[in-house]
Amino acid sequence: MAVTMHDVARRAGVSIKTVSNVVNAYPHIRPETRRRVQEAIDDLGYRLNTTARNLRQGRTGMIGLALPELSLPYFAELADSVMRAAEARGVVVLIEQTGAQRERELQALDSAQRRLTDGLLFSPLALEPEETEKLEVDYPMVLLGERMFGPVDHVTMANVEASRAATLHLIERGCRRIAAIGAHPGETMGSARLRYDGYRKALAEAGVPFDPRLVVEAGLWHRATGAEAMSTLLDSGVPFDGVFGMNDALALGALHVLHARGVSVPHDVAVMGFDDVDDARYSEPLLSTIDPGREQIAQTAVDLLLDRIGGSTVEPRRVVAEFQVVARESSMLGRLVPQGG
Amino acid sequence: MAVTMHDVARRAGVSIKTVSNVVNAYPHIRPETRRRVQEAIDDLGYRLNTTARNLRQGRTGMIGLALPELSLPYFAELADSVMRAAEARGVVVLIEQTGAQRERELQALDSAQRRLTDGLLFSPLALEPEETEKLEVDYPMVLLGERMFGPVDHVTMANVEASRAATLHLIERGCRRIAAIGAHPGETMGSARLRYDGYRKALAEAGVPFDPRLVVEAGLWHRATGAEAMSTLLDSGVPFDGVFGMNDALALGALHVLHARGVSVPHDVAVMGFDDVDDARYSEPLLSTIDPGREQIAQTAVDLLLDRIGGSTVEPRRVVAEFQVVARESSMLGRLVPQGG
DNA sequence: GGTTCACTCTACATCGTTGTAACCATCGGC
DNA sequence: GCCGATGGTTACAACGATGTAGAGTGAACC
Repeated sequence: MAVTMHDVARRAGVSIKTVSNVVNAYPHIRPETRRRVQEAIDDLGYRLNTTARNLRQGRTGMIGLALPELSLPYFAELADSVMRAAEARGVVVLIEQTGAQRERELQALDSAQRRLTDGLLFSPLALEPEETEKLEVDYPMVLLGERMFGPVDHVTMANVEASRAATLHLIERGCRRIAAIGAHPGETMGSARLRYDGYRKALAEAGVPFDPRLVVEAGLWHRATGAEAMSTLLDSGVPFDGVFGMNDALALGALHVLHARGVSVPHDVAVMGFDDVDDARYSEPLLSTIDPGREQIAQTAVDLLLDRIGGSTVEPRRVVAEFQVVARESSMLGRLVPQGG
Repeated sequence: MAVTMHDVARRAGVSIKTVSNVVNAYPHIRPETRRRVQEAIDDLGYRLNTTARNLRQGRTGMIGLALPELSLPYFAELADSVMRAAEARGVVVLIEQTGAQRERELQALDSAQRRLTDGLLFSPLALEPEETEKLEVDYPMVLLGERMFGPVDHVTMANVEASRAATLHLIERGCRRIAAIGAHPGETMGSARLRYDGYRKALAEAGVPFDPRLVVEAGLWHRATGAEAMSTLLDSGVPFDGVFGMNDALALGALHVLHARGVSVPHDVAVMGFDDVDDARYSEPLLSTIDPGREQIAQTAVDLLLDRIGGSTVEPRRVVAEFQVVARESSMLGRLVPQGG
């Protein structure tokens, strides 16, 4: 059926190991031999059988990437970055979706695919902090995008600092009543909590009073829920002059409703997002946001994981990516306007 | 290191093959034996080594999915659908990005990863029709989303019919000067050509005169190029009252510019997209579009591929998914308005 | 001229599974 | 009481590569 090293070896009149040596660029081979082997390889159209090599070497050359959903732009772009980083380092990425469901996140930690990969990049959304001991797995793993405890490598964005910066940016633009969209009440460790903390921190530092009525819940961080949250807020009649969407999708959804309801952005209300997804460059108006350092996160995570796969047993590392405030149109003004009753 | 069948066999006091039989649910095993083996498996925490099985069986249980870019929403959503379909059928998907570059599309056909998968779902964008013979590969393959020739299974959307329907929809809404955004002049087989053909067909059928000045080129089908194309069109001063974006990203980019330039949609200009990506549900106004049957495409493609992997050698099949016109806000009116000079 | 050494290559075992053939029991049928 | 069938299990050889040890060669060295 398929051409094996045996076939190549016979054709070139050498041993199978010599073929292996040629394929693996072993240096001590006579040029003449190398040429003959190479010729046989080309003639027969030989391709190395990766599965056999993997079995022999005890590695697969693949790493897993478990994330909530590819149809969420942030994760699609993260996957893109991770795949590029992995490719540059000679490994392949196997993507798994967890749907942001606790059950499926746990499954991902223990699925059959773990035996197919050398390690896992894991971006949990639904796991609770008290479950961190479940993260103590016996294979190389690096956590992405969250701050959770447990003796595991983490690469995370500066959630608190960055959302603090986002909020301060709105305050500098003159906002005094800033709504926060996307809260998860009761959460103690996830992005929602951390970004909320950053928001509170900024208000406190700037001496801007906190009004709990300006904090709007949104379970899933989609455009639809952002739109819904903004409708709720407008309907409540609570006045506001700034909006901090805990991610871009929420902010874009909110932008949509503000526009539909005739509220001018940024004239009446300034809006900030978080993530800097591609879409933020094409909204009306262009969305100001936080660039959390996605590329850096992807590259660092792959590096840390490969380091573990290579056998490193140093203490768990925590890397926080550098972020940037990206000021676009949606935050370039901002003035208090009472809304409704 | 890792627990193998040997360890389990020793512990249970049986042969290694019996362990294999238990693991593979071979029916003829004494209940008592099965119990002992199962116990040993549980005690030792044994997990089957997929690589070894793959080598032995000559299959990998993985299929490749080569697509342009995950950060293009249509493809992220397609990948999502394909992964779900694959999971339901017990196989794993290995995603590869080609960046829509001819060179990398050719590479994908012949990369090392081909040896890691049992077959390939291939969504080419850049390949030229005269290169179809390159698609005659010696492994199972199913083409996605395009109409290209060659003796290969295809699952495609009804590009011509659907864009004809999209254009007719605009005509029914009263549009008589419909711009088409996203053309690729000179292309003979790709989506751009087919959707353009559908557009022309609809005009001809409805007796609406064709004006070449209304056809705007756009190489990449991103929001940015859609926005650019719309700017060009507006600057040209050629009047129009409808826009057919050859995909949603182009249409959304166009929508953005129309809004920024003060053209009311759908009052002055009606807009249609193509793809029905998630974003079309959150634009301002909501984007009318074509649902090309993504789920059906994904499921059918996986089925056809698994059929080939299973050894089927029937004639190449062509499956065309069913599409639907999704009429939302952006096309609910439409009236001729001269633009500029 | 013998020893050493570097270079080039080969034979063989091995990675962890599964397919094949064959073995020993047991069983029913005649 | 012998026969064939079936059930339950095992030994062994694959799958296609790579690591190890070691066998030849020839040149360099004393």
